[in-house]
Amino acid sequence: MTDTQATDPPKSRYDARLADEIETRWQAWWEEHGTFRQPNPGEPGFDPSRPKYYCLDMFPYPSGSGLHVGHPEGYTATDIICRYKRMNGFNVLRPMGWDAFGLPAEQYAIQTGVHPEITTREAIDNFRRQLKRFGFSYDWSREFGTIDPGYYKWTQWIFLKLYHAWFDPEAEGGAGRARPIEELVEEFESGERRVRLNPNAAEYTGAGDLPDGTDAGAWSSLDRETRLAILDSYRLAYLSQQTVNWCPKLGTALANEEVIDGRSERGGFPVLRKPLRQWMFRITAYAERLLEDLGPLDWPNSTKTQQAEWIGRSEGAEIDFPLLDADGNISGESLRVFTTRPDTMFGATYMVVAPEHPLVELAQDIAPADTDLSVLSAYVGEARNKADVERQESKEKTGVFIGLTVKNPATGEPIPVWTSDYVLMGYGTGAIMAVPGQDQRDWEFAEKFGLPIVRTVRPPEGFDGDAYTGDGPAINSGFLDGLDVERAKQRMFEWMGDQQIGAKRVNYRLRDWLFSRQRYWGEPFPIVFDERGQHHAVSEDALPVELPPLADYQPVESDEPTPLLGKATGWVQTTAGRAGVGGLDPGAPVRRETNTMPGWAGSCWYYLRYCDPHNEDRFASREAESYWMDRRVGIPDRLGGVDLYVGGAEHAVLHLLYARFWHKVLYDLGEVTTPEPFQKMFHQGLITSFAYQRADRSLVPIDQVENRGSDEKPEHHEIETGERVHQITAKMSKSLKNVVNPDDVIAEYGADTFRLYEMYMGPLESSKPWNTRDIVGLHRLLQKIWRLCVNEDGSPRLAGSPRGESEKRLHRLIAKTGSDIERLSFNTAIAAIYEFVNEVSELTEDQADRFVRVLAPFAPHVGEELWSRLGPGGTRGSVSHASWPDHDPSMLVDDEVEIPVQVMGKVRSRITVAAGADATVLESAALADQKIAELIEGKTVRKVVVVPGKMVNIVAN
RNA sequence: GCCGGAGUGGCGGAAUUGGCAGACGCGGUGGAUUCAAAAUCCACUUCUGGAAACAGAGUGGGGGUUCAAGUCCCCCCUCCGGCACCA
Repeated sequence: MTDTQATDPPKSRYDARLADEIETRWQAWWEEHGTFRQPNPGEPGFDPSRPKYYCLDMFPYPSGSGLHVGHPEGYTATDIICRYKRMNGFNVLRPMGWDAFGLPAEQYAIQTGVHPEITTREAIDNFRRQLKRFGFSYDWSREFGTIDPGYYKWTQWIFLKLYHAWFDPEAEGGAGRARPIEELVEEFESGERRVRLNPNAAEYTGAGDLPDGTDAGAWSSLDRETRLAILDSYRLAYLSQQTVNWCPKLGTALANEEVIDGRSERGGFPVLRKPLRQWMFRITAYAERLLEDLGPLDWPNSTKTQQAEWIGRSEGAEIDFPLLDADGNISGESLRVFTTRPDTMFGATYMVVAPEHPLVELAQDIAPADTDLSVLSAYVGEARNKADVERQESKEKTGVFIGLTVKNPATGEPIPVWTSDYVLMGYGTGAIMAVPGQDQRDWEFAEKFGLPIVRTVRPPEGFDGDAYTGDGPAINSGFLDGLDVERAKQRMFEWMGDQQIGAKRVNYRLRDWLFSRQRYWGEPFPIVFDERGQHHAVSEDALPVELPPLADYQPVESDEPTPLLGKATGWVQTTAGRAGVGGLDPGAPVRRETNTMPGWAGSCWYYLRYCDPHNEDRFASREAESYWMDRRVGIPDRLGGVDLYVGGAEHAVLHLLYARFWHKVLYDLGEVTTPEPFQKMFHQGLITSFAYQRADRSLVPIDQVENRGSDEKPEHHEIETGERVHQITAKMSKSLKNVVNPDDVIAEYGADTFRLYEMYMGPLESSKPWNTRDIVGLHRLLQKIWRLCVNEDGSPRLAGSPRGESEKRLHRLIAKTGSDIERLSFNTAIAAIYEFVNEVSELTEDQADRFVRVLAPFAPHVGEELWSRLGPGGTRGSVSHASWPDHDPSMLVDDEVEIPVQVMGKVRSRITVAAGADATVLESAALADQKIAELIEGKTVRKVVVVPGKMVNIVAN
């Protein structure tokens, strides 16, 4: 250190050290003063006169590696909005919590031998520390984790709500609604409802015929087992033996939504299909409503489309094809198919059933004696054991004739029944009528196996493809000939009705949701089994069923599911009394359900718990829930409660669909006040990073690349080989060594700089590359702001009277940032702050006061510090509770404006006119302009287009 | 294959309703300040030609509508995301 530096007083400069000092000091102040604590209705300090704003972040999964730069992107955006809304007089609910059950913690525990509870709690502490260091204005008093027994008690409670409910499709004028299962029992008892298995339940595969009657005594005459079996077919949460996605590597079954291209979403391990007895949710009952209610939601279209496609509604017909016996006579049995093209029935030249279809089993018994069954059983066995990956690998059609024949009701001709894995058991009836003339898949199959092809729609002139799927007149179709596709369908529906062979039917691609996992780190089911294997619900007052500690959670990698909780024998084996199960003798031995709930369970309803997180009597008090989730009756088409939900697009179908489903059930049962959870959804874009690619597209870690060109014309080379590599943007990943740790950035620049940088990178919704070099620009902005408001000796730097245009510029800044925040356009709002700071030399106390209020949502720590330094003597609390400054619209318009004048669409000159100048004034001013006059001299002015306030265009030649 | 979204300077991006393309930032060049450097400040910075004034070109490519197109229409290319034998 030199002498001069030692004697000079320290200059007040905004740098990393000052940033750190300011930030940690204000964070402590906020915590101490409960600045962001938002009271609930009825609590002291609650102001009922203010409107509410519920802004939700997708809560993070607390991983051991800490916060990723992608997390604070969405959180900063919502923080700006929440701070802005508070300043605009809203009661703002801004909570944070932890999505803490799930596979990664358990996998990590297996590797390290440390209990997942310990590692998860540590990860949570680290996440909390990191999030607080960003200065996010969360109401931390509402924090919880999904692993807290006080939370998952209610997750289990909601499960029981679904277990004790059924879906009445006739309710609400046909829209359908969940109702308590006791009401179904009452209707069975009174004879009001026909006693039979749920006709919409596909899962029942039990043996023997169950009753189907309407007699008043039908229900009471049944034995207990039968009654329970019937009820189970109606429950929204039910146990079912069916073919599920089994992932041997993860040691658990997975939901359809968790399987991508035949591999597990997590880990990318192969998934097999396996018949297992699992807990399912009857989400299919809600298919129509889940689809219908997407409409009014303010969600990205891509997300709505993805959900709609996942639900996959299609309209068509179910048709029965009579099965023929060995002599070619109608046997009495029939094969039911689903088709969207009943108009093509005359072209159905064969049938195909899925390998799992019951008819395949039947065929082995009743097929004509000369049928070679060994080929059939070999094919079926192979298809069943194939992993989905293998099934999808080859699109080459395979199949076997199953030895049976049906009658095509349209042509009256016998046609063969085949089985092939291109027909899926899980969709429609698992059987199709094959119309090769109008369906490319059927065409390929027919070609391969030499089956007849009959076109029933005339293809257009010059058509040289295989199957023709477009519109056109019917041919070879008897009474349909000449009709276009739509009319032919209508005519066919009428005919099928007359013949009583089929009817209209809507089908969905959506399947019921497989909800049980064979892992340890999840919520236990509140279910026990008695000695006969019958399941019983744990009563509500015995909740939560706590996850037992386990010393050994090493999974058994096997082809058979072996739930880990099975190892907790002392917990599993209990009595009805100890488990809290009614309806059984308290001493009766029972066995607890050893499956656990999937990671999605906790995130299905966490937004509701935030409304009232410490409530021990209900998942949230009705008052708190209806206040925060209030749909604001009177606003048309508003269905959801959360005003803004921000999170990644990767949850478009999984979490967002599951949460909507639970919410709708709770709504039907009268537990919540809105039919949808999230009114407005927004996906922040992925933050990528630069990465380097060799000519063969392989990637090179970022630290093995050097720039041998200039900064302006960079030339990246791989250090080791000298090979020229190409800069691309890629996901941050450890292997590319291009991961950025937020802690490092905060240490170097401070949290305010970090926040501004991420918001300035580009539009919130776009994916953007992280570029460390750019961060300094935002740090400089804060330095400029500091210098604008603070002298080098640290005293406030204030002008006595407004300088130049500063007042006008301030009004514009207020208007621009306000509207930009409303439309989530933070990059342009920050650009406006830059412009203001670049243009303004000095502010008065009053102007600085308003400017700091505009700055505070973006850079809250600098905001607070300047607010306290520039304000009248003594502390005046937090800028977070100051009001957003007003602006005067008249200050936004200039007295004079510069208007471009074009000749033939090219700007040739500019004229300065009064702001309100009308078309005549503009036209004459433009024509009088010297440059313009020169350019049009000797030409004929054909037309002058004048847009007042914008431009003048002269058409002359 | 089908359904979304995108393509703008060396880089990130702006242009909100068809009306001045490139705001703002990064990087770069030159200058001021300094013993020197950092920091800061000022000027320039789409490309081509030109000392300059200025001229021409220009929003992935091709065509069109219009007085006027990054924006609207048609065709094509590339990239990203989703779905994928769903009858």
